[in-house]
Amino acid sequence: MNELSFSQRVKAVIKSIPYGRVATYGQVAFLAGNHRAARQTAWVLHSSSNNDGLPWHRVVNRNGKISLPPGEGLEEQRFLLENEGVCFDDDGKIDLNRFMFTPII
DNA sequence: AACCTGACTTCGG
DNA sequence: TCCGAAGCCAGGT
Repeated sequence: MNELSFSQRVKAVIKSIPYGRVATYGQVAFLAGNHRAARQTAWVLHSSSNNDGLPWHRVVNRNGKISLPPGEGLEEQRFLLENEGVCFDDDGKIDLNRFMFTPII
């Protein structure tokens, strides 16, 4: 009972990403229970009609880069992350070793 | 009602 | 080491 759907769990995981930290799609999927459901994570973010308070800007791809195309939110996401103290290098990449969300397992 | 697609990642050869 | 295919869930057409 009260078995949350995968997407619901994914949302919960994203909500658990702390301020100033980022997580990859695969990581979110892993924390949600399926390390191969990265695509689902992307779907949740793109599909969630209302952001539902999800820190969507804290989710990036495994390269530490923003997957959104320019003009579709890339600038906005980058701005939000920089506002939280996340640094980008010349390639627009985030140093995952410093900013990746690493929950205590 | 069925098929296809998507802010991706991982596994196998 | 590099390349191709599979995997996951839900929504849209």
